Amino acid sequence: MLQVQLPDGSVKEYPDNYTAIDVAKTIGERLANATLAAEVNGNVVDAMRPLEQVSNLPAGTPIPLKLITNKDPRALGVMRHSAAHIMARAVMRLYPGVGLAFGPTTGHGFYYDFDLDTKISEDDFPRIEEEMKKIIVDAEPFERIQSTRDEAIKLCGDLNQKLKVEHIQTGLADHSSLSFYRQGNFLDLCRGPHVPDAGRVTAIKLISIAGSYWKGDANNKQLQRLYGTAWFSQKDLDEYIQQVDEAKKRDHRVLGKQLGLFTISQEVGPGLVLWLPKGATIRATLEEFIKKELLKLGYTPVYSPHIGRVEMYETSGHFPYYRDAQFSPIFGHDAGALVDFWIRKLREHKEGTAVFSLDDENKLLESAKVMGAALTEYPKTGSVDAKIETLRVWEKNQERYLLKPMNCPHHVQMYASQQRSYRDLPVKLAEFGTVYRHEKTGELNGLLRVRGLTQDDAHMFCTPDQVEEEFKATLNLVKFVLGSVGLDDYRVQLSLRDSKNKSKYVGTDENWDKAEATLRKVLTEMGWAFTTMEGEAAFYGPKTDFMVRDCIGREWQLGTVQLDFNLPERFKLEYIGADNKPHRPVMIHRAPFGSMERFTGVLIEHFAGAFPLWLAPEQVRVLPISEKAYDYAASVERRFREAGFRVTTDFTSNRVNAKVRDAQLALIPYMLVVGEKEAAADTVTVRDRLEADKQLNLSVAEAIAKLQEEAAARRVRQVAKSNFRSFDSAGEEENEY
RNA sequence: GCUGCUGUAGCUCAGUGGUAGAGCGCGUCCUUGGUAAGGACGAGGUCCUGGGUUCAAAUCCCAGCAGCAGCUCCA
Repeated sequence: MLQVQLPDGSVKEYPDNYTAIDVAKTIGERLANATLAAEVNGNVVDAMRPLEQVSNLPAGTPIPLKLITNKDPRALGVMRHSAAHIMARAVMRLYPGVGLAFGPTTGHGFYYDFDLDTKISEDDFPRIEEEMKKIIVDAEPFERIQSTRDEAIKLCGDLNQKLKVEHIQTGLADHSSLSFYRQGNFLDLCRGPHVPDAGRVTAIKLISIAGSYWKGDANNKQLQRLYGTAWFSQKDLDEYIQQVDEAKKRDHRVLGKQLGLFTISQEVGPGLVLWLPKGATIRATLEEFIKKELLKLGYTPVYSPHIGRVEMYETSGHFPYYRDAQFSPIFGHDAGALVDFWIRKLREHKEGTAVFSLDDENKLLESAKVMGAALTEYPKTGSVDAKIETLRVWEKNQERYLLKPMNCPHHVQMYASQQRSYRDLPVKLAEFGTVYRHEKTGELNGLLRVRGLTQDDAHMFCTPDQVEEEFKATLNLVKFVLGSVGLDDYRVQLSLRDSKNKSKYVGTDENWDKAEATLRKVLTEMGWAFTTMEGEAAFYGPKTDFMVRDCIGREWQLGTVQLDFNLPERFKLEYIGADNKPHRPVMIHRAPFGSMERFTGVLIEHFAGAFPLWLAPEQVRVLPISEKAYDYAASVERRFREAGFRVTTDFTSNRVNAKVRDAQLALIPYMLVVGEKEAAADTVTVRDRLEADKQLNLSVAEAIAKLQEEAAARRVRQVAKSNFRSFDSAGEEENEY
């Protein structure tokens, strides 16, 4: 007999081969029908497998069991995973030769990656959905099959599933036993769990098709990823679709256009933001705000140019590490680009990654001559190294500039411009530094991913003793800055080096270990919740990143605080210590907003365009009732402007109803309605955008005082909550198998 | 960069192998009104760019550019 402990604590006995469903049946048929999975000893498992098998407890121990019905959010994940199998089965029925890759669930649904020559398009969705519905109607059970590695490889090989075979041999190399799930004649390598049968999957919809790479590596084969979503009822599904539509309305690109905040012109170039007056006002207000905070914290403002010599970025490492993502260097000599290309070819030739023939070499020599670079020293018969060296010498005598991709090297030069004593440290150099990066076309996204961006950047040069304290103070600054705009749904991430691929980073293991340990210590001491991500560090050091989500749930990095032992080393920075000897400072790179572009973009979505009074580009609009009140309206506008407000007056010939509507839709925090009554008493009727029914008749002076108080306090009275945003990645599965 | 989709008026979008459409916005006039749209008239378009097919292309095909979604990347 089997002993089972139910959630109420009671222990009951059942026959040995009983499943969770069987147990449910003893309680009631309806419960059994609603049971989709089971929680056994804390793990979510199949409800249709014998409890003995799914519990890893010693025989004779009572098995703790909780039935998971469709009321339990975890059931949604299990069901979506089953839906992914059903979709894969449907696709295999419709298309011959489908290779299966991964098919996990996501926070909003599921996807499956297919290796398939025929291109699936959205027009095919109805067919696939039809096929899925047939499978659901047939309601065949999901059945788990356990196998050894060798059996699994043979089974996948027999099914001609090459990717699965490869995955078992590589990614699952340490699994001695593997599980499959069979659903009718469809068999897939899968760790489960699944719902008892296909009929339990109720409301499904295919969402989109897109490319993906096998195992997430762009060098690998490109697959077709089919996204879908599944819910327990058509009503839930409809609600979800509606939420997505709602969420899209607050997209910063949509609102940015609607509210006239910014524009991106093809003529100027993709990813290059044109801040229109209203957007620029928001940005300027944010900049002013943080400038004041920085002064309080002992930062000093600096300015640096938009370009710098390539050699400097070679020293820092930015140029070699990110060349692909940078705008091409600016060469002072016509032959500069040619010699640059030449050196790269020679290097590739040396590494054996490209062929560089004698003929090519002669052509380049000729071309260089035509361009005015004689290169008489070029050792045509010399070694590759000698050739590279000769070209490098020539290159270094020319001017080569880089559009700056980062501010750090400039600030480093400022630090190095004078001798520093330990008494001077920390030195905190702050600048709204505009940098340029040639992001790949597919990555650009409104204000969130651009090619020209302004960081609210600063670099702190500390003694090793100061690092922890300064790091903590900076983290608190970021928290304060985010809090002042009501942003509280962010995630703190400790971004570490990829321990398996250290070639992506500069510096010694010792420095890295020290830096990573410091960050971990600081975060732990502060008592903040944080997640750790390997491989997310900057090439020069680990960092603490503040991650937020956009209107459709994508995560973006905003603020960042980074610890760096390496650039001071590479630039040989020093300060004179109390021992009268030179020491190496430590750098902290930090940007609380991250970039003004991305921060503003996130902020637009955060407020759904309805900015609090202190940030609103148009804070107040005066609405004269009729022409008779025009003169008075003008005087009210003038007095508000003189009091420091961004104010306009609606002099259109519309009726006041229309003026109110326009102002309301323009998301202006306060309207001041003025007519003959107000003019006679020198008052205004204040209409609050958020509380239109609570209107106040105040004297102009009172109204100014009231609004000044609200703006000065930087009060955030409303943050546009999004249902959609509450979805998180908690329901997502790893691509384990 | 890769895969797929999209590109028509200032905006949102309909549309057809045969002379270009709506709503909103904009302009003018009438209306001078008390809290989410007063009325009339009017202007406005290289239908993304370049090729091709065709008697005829904004429509079909190809290439490019740009945007969107996903992947990859992100100092």
